[in-house]
Amino acid sequence: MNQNEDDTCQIKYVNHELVTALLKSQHDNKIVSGLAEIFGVLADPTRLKICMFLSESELCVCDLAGMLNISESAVSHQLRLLRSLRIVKYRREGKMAFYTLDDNHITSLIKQGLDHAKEKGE
Amino acid sequence: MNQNEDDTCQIKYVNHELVTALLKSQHDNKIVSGLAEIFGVLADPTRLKICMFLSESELCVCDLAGMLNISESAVSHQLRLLRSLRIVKYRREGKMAFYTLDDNHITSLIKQGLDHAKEKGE
DNA sequence: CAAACACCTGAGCAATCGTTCAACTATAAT
DNA sequence: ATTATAGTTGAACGATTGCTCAGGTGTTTG
Repeated sequence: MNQNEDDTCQIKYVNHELVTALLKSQHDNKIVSGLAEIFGVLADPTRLKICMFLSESELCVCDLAGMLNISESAVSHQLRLLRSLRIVKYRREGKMAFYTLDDNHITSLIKQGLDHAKEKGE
Repeated sequence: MNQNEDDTCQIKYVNHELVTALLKSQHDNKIVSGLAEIFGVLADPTRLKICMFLSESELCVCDLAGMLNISESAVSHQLRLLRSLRIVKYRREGKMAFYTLDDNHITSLIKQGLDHAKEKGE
């Protein structure tokens, strides 16, 4: 017979005390979502490279497009996303827009991630 | 007249020296891809929560499914992915499989990310 | 053995993502 | 004013993602 909603696992929790403790000490869902969003920004190679380049120097859309070998449109789309998340900011100079990182956290996250990526062959 | 392949930006690079220097000091593409992959793992709330829970304690599939309120199948699929990237490992005990983190790097990445996510209202 | 159980897996589907294309804005130069 | 240029934007597309569903392992219990 089935006491639970599912027909898969019969036991409510294998270690009830542990599980409830973990659930209680769990972070707020908004924080977890925000964290996932930050990681999501860095999960795309194009955006990651943009952030890595911008962490080194201020750059215009044109140069980023050339460096990444994709269209300016694609770069602009990604920059808009990064802008909306306050990860980059920009400065207008005539026709051109020069972008920089607006969030130093990103740089340190990338640095820490790099250490791990390097030591893993994968 | 156009010297480049594209018809978008006419100048090859606004700051040629800077750009070539950045391109030269750029990390190997494999490393960047690997890094993006790591961030991608943590970009999904379900996987992120799994990693956060497993960084606290060893847990079986059944409990994870209950804690996350999704099917065991969904958990199993995600665990397979995490297994293939050597982020989690598991221990069989009878019918049950107990999972733990296989990569401490993940824990420190999450910790660092959390500090940033918390201080940002977003 | 057969039934129950914890977990795994492949197929399929809706939703999301990253890019290109074409059209648009805004600034600069002739 | 006309033209060119740097950048932005919306639509559309192909690809990927995360889930459910149904069926399949392998282990344990009766």
